[in-house]
Amino acid sequence: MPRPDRTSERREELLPIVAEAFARLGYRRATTATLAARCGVRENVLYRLWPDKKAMFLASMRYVYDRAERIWEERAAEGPEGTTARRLLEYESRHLGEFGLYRILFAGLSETDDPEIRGHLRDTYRRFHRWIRRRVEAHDRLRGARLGPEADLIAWAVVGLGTVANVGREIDLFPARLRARLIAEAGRLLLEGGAP
Amino acid sequence: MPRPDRTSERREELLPIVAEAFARLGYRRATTATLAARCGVRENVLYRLWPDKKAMFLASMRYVYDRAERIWEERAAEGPEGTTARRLLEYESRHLGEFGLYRILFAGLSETDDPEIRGHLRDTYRRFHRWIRRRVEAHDRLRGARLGPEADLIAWAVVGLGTVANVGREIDLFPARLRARLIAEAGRLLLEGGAP
DNA sequence: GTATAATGTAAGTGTATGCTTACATAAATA
DNA sequence: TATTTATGTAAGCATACACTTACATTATAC
Repeated sequence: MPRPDRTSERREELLPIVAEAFARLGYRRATTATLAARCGVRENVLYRLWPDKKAMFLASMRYVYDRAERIWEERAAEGPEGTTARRLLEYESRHLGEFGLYRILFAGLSETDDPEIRGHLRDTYRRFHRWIRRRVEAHDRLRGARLGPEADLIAWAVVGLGTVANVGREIDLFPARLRARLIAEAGRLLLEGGAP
Repeated sequence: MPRPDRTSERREELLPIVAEAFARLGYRRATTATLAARCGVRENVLYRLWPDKKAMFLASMRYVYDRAERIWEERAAEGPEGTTARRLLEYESRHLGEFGLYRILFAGLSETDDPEIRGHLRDTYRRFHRWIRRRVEAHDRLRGARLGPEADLIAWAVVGLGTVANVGREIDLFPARLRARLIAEAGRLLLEGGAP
């Protein structure tokens, strides 16, 4: 007799908007009032979908990472496996940070005192790292043995490269052109290792 | 007839404590109440030394960076110039983040909507980069021409390396041992470029 | 000693914000 | 149509926090 429960559909509708707000404003500045306003609803509507603001943020983090990974997977599938790492560097050098992943991660990094946020952040970074490492390993397999540090370390260094590139974009550290070269050239150096 | 003005001395006394609080707690969690409590004074005492909380934060950022650079300079002076870059990587791999530099920078990254904080952040990162670039160039001079990307890009990649290493420390991404190897080995790879 | 300004103490103020409550309305089934 | 529950609206609450005000106390120069 009652109306059907559309809670989960509603969550899926609003999550992209909420995530966008967190990415753009950071955790603190994205107040529940602004989140609701951007969604075109009242605050209590959000509170019917998630228990509290933190849950909204954690859901946003997962959503943004999943979306980014999905895009990378699509790009990866567009060519032969061994060249994936190089093609992705190329792609990122042009579309860096479009999906708000780093912005959300940065926002989370200011809330590391909260064990739950901290934990989710750790999980996300680990997934990120694992994904990159797999590409580096595939690259190595094609190229033969690696001379420099193993794929694990290289993958972390690539994460660092992406991070500094995004920090740079965030605070206008360097022009877009240099940012693209940074990812492409330094990334290639890391990938190719000590080989000539 | 009045008492002598000890304002600037007092600032120098309290700034390290304030900076430590910002580094440890981040911008938002470091409330003016806790800042004052840690300094062993009342809030209005701090407000007599700085116009507002933001000024306290910016002063802290400058203080922490200056201190970190001073330490690096000391370490750099301890050996021949050409080996500085390598020795500093070695040093950082062991003492990473001890001075709270990255923590303050992360805290600032969540406040990038404020143009003043943003500007100071940019300045600090640029000083950081310039300092590293000089070491990379000195290293290159000793070693002969560079085969890979130029020193400018390499220096940014090294900043990224330090960043990811500090993120890792912040949220327990990997054990200290791997962190040290990350800095030492990936750093070395970046420094040596495509050379064998 | 006394005038003067710096320093310390204590309490308060206005506002922002996470979250809740009370109530009206809408839609679906029986 | 009647009943039941989801959905929307509006207002409010409690707290935290940046910042201020009022006043007592101290140390210095004369």
